[in-house]
Amino acid sequence: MNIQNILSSKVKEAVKNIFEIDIDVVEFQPTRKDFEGDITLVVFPLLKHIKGNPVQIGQKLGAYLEEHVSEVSRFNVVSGFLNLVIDDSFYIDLFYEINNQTDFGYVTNTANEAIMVEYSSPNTNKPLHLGHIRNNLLGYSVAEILKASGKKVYKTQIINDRGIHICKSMLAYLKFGNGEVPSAELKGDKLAGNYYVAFDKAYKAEIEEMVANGVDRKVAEKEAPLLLEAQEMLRKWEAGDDEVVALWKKMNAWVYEGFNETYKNLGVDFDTLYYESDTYLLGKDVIASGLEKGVFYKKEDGSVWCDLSEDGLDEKLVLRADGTAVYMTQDIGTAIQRVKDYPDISGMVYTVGNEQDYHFKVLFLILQKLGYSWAAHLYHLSYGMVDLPSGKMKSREGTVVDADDLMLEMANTAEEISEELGKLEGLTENAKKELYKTIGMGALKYYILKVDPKKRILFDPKESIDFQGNTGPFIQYTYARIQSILRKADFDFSQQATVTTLHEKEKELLKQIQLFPETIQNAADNFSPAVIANYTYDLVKEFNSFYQNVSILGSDKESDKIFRVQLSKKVGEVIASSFRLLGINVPERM
RNA sequence: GGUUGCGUAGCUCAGCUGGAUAGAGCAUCUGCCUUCUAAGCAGACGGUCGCAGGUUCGAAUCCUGCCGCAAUCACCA
Repeated sequence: MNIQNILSSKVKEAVKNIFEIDIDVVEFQPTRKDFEGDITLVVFPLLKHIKGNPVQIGQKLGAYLEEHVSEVSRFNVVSGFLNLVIDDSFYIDLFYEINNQTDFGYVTNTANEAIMVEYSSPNTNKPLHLGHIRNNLLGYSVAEILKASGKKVYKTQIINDRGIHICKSMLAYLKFGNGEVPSAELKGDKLAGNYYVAFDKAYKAEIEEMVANGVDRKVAEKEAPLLLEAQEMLRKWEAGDDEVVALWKKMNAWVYEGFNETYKNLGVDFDTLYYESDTYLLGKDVIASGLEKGVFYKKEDGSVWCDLSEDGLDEKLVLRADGTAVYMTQDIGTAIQRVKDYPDISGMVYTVGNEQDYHFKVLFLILQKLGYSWAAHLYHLSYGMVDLPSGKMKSREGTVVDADDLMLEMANTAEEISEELGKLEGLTENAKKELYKTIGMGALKYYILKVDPKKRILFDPKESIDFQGNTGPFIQYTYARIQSILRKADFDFSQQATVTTLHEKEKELLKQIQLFPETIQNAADNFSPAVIANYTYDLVKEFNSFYQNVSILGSDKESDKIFRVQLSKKVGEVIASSFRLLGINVPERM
């Protein structure tokens, strides 16, 4: 039982008994550290209903609560704040209430409704980079958080496996590839990416040559032979040309193999996949029915538009005059297709960078206008770009932080630090390697996820990601310390301990643990892993303070010893639970 | 130019559904390993919460205007 709920009804009762007034909301906040108390009633809002001095009102309410609520042991009033001291026994009872819950804080799925979470959705012409890492970590984590909040979740991605950019890689491979195949040194996605860069280089050279020969630059950019050839290749692909399709299949297969390795190392997964080559023609039939409903209108040239000016936006093209689809058409069709495929979908989350804010605003509006019930529950999980000190990452120009490289570097840094500290005696080489990955990925993932998604991240490769302070490894370290205590606790601590009073640090820890369930809901409501990350950091800081200031295994009293081990174990479980929501593993030692 | 987002300590970030003297980490400086893992703990230093108005008992938080940064405003994806 939440202390706030108990107090809330008691305060209402007090106000009714003392002042003969009914109030419906009572405002609480945690008591600031500088004052004595655990929870604070803010008196000011009551002044609207009760006339008088806030201090006197606080005194009266405090006295009433002290007398009538067993959990309240003392109180004090500072200006308009009524600070209540909650009895230790409440927190002890609370602890034993949750101590045996296995997934404390998680809500088991009961609803029939599901949410589809889309993330990653890469192009297949280049490898994944740091920007994709942010996308993947966010999408995966939000999916896990939604699950823990009681939702059924489908994780998906739409793989952008067709289009002019793919043809550019293919064409460059045909021209310069000499039959190269992926190898242990060169993953398939890297191979494809190299030819994408090669295309761009050759294409630019052609432009320069044309310009040197007197061709206007704009014209040259549109008419360079390589570009025309790539466009021709795209036409052939759409016509189903055997050779082009065969090459396309071969190269994409290489890329998928490379992606899968990256995903595996990142620790993300998907329940279902969509391919743009299957969906790029979807949506046209919906345009027709939208025309009938009057959601869309046709211009003289035959193009179809949606007028969103009443919603503060512009007119948006949804079908070209020649009847071909645009990006928006596809996205409308794909959304509808997904609900056909998974009829229990009641909402969707799109993890896509903030450069597409406008696109999704329009997409969601159009789907609503088309009258789909699930359209009211669409969310664009928009996140800020990851920029380098030198500016934007550009695949074509090779100024990217490669995902595989970065993950490797993180593990290497973890190894260096670990060896310097030298605490890993007795571990096998394999176990050590696993551990370095766990720590390195913990640092990387936490570094990215602790930041509010909508803020842009400036990543400086020269300033390596921290392993101290508010970081993943700090939290992992605390978990490892707890496990060490549990290994050393060679006595039976399975039974309830007979403690009646708490150390101040124990009480603070219990207050923080109590917040976990509502933190998960909060994170789910806001689609924000950062909420989980910050909660976990607060919990861990509190635990370390406890650990350093209170003896656990060396407690004088047996009951204290048992309770403290149990409490430590529970903190470890909550750390593991919340890190699971962030997709971060926790080590037994480090 | 229109729209949207961001602007908090030297740096990286919390706090933003209005509440007490604005919190952490990094960096700098002091202490603490014969005691459960010092990737830690305890403390010091550091802020006109971009600027100016407004709303109210109370504003970093809400509203308006301005400044700065970013994205977007394609019959590209």
